[in-house]
Amino acid sequence: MATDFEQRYIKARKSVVEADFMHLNEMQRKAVMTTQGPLLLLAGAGSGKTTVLINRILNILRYGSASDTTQLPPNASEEDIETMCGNNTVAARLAAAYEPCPPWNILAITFTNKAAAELKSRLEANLGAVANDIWAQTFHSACVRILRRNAERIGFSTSFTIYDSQDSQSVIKRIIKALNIDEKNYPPRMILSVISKEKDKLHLADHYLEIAKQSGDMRQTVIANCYKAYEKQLRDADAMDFDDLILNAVRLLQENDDIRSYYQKKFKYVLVDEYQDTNHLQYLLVSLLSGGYENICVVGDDDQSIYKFRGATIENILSFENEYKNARVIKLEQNYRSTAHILAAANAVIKNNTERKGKSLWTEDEEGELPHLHLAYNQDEEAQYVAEKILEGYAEGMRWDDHAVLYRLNSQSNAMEYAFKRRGIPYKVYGGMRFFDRAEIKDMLAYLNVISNPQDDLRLLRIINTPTRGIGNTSIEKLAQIANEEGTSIYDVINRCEEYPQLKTPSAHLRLFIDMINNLIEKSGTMPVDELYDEVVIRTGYLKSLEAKDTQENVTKAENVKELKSNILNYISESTDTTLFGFLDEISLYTDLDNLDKDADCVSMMTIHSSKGLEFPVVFLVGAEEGLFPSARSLGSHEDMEEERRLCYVAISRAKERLYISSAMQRMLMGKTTNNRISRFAEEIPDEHLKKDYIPKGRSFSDTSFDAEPRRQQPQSKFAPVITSKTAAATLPDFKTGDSIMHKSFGEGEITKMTPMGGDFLVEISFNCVGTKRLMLKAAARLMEKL
DNA sequence: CGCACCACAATTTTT
DNA sequence: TTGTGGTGCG
Repeated sequence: MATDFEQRYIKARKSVVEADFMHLNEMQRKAVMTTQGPLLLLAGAGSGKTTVLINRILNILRYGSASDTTQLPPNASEEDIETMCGNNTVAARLAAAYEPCPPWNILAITFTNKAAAELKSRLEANLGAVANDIWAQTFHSACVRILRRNAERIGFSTSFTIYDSQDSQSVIKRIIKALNIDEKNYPPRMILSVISKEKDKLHLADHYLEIAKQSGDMRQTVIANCYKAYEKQLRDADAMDFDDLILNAVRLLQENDDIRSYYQKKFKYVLVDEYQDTNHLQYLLVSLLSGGYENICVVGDDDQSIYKFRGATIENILSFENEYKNARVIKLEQNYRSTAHILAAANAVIKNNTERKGKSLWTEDEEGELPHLHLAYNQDEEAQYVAEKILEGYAEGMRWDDHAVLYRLNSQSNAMEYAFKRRGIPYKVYGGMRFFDRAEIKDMLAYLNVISNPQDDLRLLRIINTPTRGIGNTSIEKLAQIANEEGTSIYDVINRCEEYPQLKTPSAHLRLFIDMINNLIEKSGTMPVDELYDEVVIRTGYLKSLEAKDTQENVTKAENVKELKSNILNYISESTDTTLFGFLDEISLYTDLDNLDKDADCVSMMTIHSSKGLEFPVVFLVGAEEGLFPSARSLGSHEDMEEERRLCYVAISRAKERLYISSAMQRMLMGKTTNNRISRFAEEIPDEHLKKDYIPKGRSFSDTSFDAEPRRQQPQSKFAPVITSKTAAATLPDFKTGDSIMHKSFGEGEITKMTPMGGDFLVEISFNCVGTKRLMLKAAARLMEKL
């Protein structure tokens, strides 16, 4: 039973902390001040989740457990209470702090580099250099950091190599060939996915092989043998794939009491972002790392769990309260992103799911515009509709990058791109080939990897004959065979190639190659990474071979090779660890999704999946059709359907001001034309929150099955017909450079420049009041007249 | 060894 | 419809 003094002390202390977080709403503040023990934070879309995470960390750093404990300092006095209630805020804060936490005892885990970088930079903005001591990292980079110290305990060197998914795939393909397995029945992708699932269950290859044998299932046994070979090859190469990073970190912690207790003592506070995306292994990792103090805060939104297919289990979030009996739960439901109508639409859709914690977003924001539903005849008309709306928005003064087009399948971008190109709308498609996936970049990184770890057969094989240096397939097969028989690496065999009579023919070429590699290895000991890279580019003859043929493709490749240099320089300037190891670590966990945002003013096009976490003033959700979204594969399964619905919820909740949903009655997919009904998700939005934009004559929304019409017959649309280059020229409004004009929104101005662009003109108008604006002529003309 | 041609498959994706 | 990967020829 707390004494009166204790109660007053605790209350006074709490209000000191509280005063620091008055800029937050009540629930956010509650989350920030709940620092002790397990906490499940259900944070809806746009509810200020990252802000809460940051402020929670600030609270922990400044005040320790002050806002959430009944413990008093041993020397607590009446004077302290006076100080805390007094006007001297500095003194009050000092008195309130109770075991403030050093930054290096805090671990904040995210999924993506981007999220980690955002966390870091916002913490740095608040704290300065101190922020660098907080472990704000991705799951994978945190594991690498732990493994780099301790990998020897589980049979790897501390300088192990990291394989990306492409590397894993190459390894599996080689194994399929070596084991003489039929690739048709056992696609590499499938095998890798089984291996990944087994790793998620903490099953190593031997364990799985046993399970497979006992089940008597031939297929499983075949896959298990692949797993076994895969595991061996990676171990021989001193390599870990992405799953291994987590798996091995978990095993390391489970099997070594000293290491586990070191980290459990170290991490007094653990925070996990996007908890709904975690898999079983990640759950284990988090519970191991936080196992000391159990001050674990997980943040997530069960309604935004959309990665089941890659192992995420919503179970982690749903059963958090069972795992931690004393867990507290706080919901953040106030939304600061979208207008009321858009939120209502999102809520209306998601409430049809049964497997959820139950949350309902609300806003103090105004109603805003009604979301629109447009029914198009086919994907081209749909694209045209989207383009029109974007041009309207642009003419109103919005930027291109205020707009985003979201779709279920990457292949849907084609029709959009075509329409955008034709109208000169600048756009960027996300999710295509990435910089670090390009062959030339992979080649250069393979060289660096071999220099850093010559035992890495996979990377060595990648570059042994790239550029061609007279080491053909036959020689490579022989090398691999010898290495396999002797249980050594290919690098070792080449080093002693003169000893083998069967390598007599290529031995001169092999010697030249291995001397070059050895020379580079030697240099890597003393040379800074950037200079070493220059050496690699020259000495390997890679750049020379690109310059030998003057094609556009090769010019681009050469540019990319040079671009990688600027990445290295950038790394050196930002990092303390400027060794080759350090750089390779960073790069192997890096995707260039991170620098998307700072790109030029462009409309964004991406899948709904990749839009998670982003927001745009105007969102187009295209392809809202049964069979496409929800996808045909989800139709049979309740569980999958709910995941699709969550996906829809994610899409809708990206929109801040305007939401356009569209549906094509006829769509070409994979070369076949299909007729689809409007997506059930669109139907789930009640009429008071959805403006049905366009209903073709004689057809209702509920009956959209209709006889396919030839697409040349244009529907009686209120929108412009498909614009071919000819009609475009004919219908161009009559404006020219030098014209004085009056614009509805921007007032008077003069046209200073006109640039033809995809059947339209980009006009530059110098307005008297609002400065110079660049508009697309056709869209702007409606709001303009000549003076 | 490099290129051309044909067969074939084809959610969603971070690290 | 599109992209990729494997095969066969010059």
